[in-house]
Amino acid sequence: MDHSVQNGFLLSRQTQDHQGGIKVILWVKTVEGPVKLTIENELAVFFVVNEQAGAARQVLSQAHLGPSKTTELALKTFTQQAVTGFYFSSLRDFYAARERLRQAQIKCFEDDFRPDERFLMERFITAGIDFIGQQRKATLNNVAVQTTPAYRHFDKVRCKPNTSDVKLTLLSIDIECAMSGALYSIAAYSDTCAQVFMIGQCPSLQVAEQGIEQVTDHQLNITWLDNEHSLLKQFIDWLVQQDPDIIIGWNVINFDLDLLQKRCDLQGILFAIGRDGKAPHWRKSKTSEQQFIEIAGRVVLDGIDLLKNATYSFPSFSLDNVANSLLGIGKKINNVDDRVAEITEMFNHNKIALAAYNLEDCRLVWLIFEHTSLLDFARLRAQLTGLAIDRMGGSVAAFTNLYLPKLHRSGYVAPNMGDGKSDLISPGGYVMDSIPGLYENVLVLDFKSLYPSIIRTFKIDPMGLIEGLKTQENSIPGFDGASFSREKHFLPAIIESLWLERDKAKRDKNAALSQAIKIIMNSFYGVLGSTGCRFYDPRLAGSITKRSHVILKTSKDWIEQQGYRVIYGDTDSIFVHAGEDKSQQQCLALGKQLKQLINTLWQQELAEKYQLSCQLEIEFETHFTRFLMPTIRGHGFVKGGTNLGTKKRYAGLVQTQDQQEIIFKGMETVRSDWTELSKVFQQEVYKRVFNHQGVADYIRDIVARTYLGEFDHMLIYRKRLRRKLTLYVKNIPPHVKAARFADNINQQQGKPLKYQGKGWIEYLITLDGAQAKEYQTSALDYDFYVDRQLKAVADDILPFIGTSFSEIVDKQLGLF
DNA sequence: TAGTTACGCAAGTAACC
DNA sequence: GTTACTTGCGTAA
Repeated sequence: MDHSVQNGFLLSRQTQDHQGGIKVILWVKTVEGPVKLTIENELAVFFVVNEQAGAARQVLSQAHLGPSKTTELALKTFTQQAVTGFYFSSLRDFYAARERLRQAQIKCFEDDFRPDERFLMERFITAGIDFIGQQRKATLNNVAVQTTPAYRHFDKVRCKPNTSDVKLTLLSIDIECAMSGALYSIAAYSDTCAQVFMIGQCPSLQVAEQGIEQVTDHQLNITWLDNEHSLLKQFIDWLVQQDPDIIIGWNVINFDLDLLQKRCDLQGILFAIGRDGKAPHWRKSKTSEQQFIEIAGRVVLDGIDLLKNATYSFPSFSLDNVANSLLGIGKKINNVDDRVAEITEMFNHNKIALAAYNLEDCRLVWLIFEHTSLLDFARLRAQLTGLAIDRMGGSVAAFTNLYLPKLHRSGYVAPNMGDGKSDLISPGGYVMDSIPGLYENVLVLDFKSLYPSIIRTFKIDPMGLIEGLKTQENSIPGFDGASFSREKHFLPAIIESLWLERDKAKRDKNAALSQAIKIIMNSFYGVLGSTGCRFYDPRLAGSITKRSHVILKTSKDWIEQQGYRVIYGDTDSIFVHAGEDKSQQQCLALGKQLKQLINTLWQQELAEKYQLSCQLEIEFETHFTRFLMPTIRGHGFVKGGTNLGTKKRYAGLVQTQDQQEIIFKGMETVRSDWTELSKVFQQEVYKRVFNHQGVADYIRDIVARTYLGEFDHMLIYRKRLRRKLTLYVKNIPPHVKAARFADNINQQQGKPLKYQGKGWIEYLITLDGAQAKEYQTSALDYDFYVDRQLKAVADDILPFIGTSFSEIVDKQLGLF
């Protein structure tokens, strides 16, 4: 028996039915290597209100699904009904019983937690874990390889939460294959290896060395195999030897691993990459093509999913584009369109080049992970929320993990989905009508994490709402009849601890941690307003957003009472016009002064009105030395008229020492569906206007050169096809026309169809309408581009300096 | 293997002249 | 040819 406490990081969790009962299996990485932990004789449980418990027992006994025990508990529902726990010693019975009771219209509470989830959650175990247990005799993989790395296996395990900074080992993989799916090569890259498995013969030494030279910073090893069968076997053996904790890649689950599994099936090979020597377990999403993979003792992290999860956004998530944006490195292949053809060409004629290309993709993924601290982000997110490290999304699950065990300790079981039903709809953020204009000195003040700060200040909380309505005398008023307990709540404290950790992370310059915390804090409001959450109640979401409306409007009034004009505000921000003839110093001083004023007034207001300690905090964020609030397009600026300003679209100039930067929000420059020409043009025109320079010559020059065809490469539209091509029926927008046109040609030419599923299309506007970039036959419609891409952009700002696009360009035409 | 609402704009479509 | 309304997309927060 080994009774010393060991520490590790949770890689995966699982529940299995077994003869003796339910087993919870945890794979953990420790400093001494991978460990499998088995917890035996767990029970699956749900709850039924006592009034229905007898009926439930009867229904189940008739169906021979008798629970192994039922116990009346000191827990009650949100409707104050006491409940009985129904415990089952097999998952099968648990699910069957749940279904049977559903048919009998007996309501079960918390019947959607697996024992592994409940086991961890109730112990507050998220990712770092301390455990003791009884070690089984040394176990080897079932795979018939002598040197296969061992893992330790513990029974009779007990565990508790702790943090863990044990190192997790990564391996980046990528495959190359023919159109048919037949494999050409598999590459893998890490901090210690650069390996390619290639089907074929090793070319002459000189050629090989030449190729390798340009490949990588570490020693590339190419292993040559005769055929796909030996390629797969070699790769599997090698991977098991490497024994990585985490496999990373680009679309690696739904492409690389999926194809490897299929090729293994085809070749009659067991895809034995698990630490237990077994093949992965695959699950399919009910709603999409998405697949999920479970590999015993290992985790797969996809770079695309993880970046999206960390709120990175790119116009395209192709590896090429992301590597370029983040690292400034492109891929080695030239023609992205004929990727498959070029890969096949390399496979047939230059395998060294293919190996280099294959490995480079692995390396780019590796570098992206490094550059963005993606692994740190994933680890921290797991540690903070209890979500599995490879689980993407899951805001509702994260909230539930944090909230439910606390709720139980206060004597409540959680409501079911749909219980918070109400006809109320809760609004979102408040967006002010803007006052259009070309300004000097606009100050932006914004509330730091407004929604979380409202939750903290006004004690917005699911249980707090129940308790607050029970005894309303001293509770805090919300909206729509909501009332919140002053003492009984969890969410404010959960947010406070995250908030403090975030402040610390910022001080430590730990961007990954700070980002992980911010995402979690901000998701709480969304979760409470989502019908997909068991704690959903529109009074909760509404008490946050409607409070935010009051806060924003009141703050605006206070600023205006100081004699300053508020020209705009959105959700948590206020744009103040400081005045045209102000120095930088005067503006900074005013920003600071207003910030202090607002913060003080809110502290006073909340103390007096509600006896609450104010957690709201406004910050002075930006001083725009020049600022444009445009009018709504088509409602052009008229001097002296009642002009409607836009919302969510503006631009401003920030001057820092001797540098200046123009910030665009919502405008063409930051929209992926506008042409490159319109963006370059917008930025230059705005720069000139903001710097009081002339624009007429520049505009005429650009227009003239557009007609001359100098900018043809900058006239490409890029847009997402958000649905399947056949599902556009109500109207046919240009990008759909271009896609259909292109696929018609593909069909005629016997080429594979490119646009039937969801995806991206690049197209141009020609004299014959929209045409896909690769099948553009007609001449470009320059009139269209000048009118829709240049004129539209210019006329957002030119009226404010007393001119217009037509006025400038028509003069030029007049010359001819 | 379920975070939210608010908003602007281009272009299509239908109904009108 | 014009207008009113809808659809689709991408964005702000």
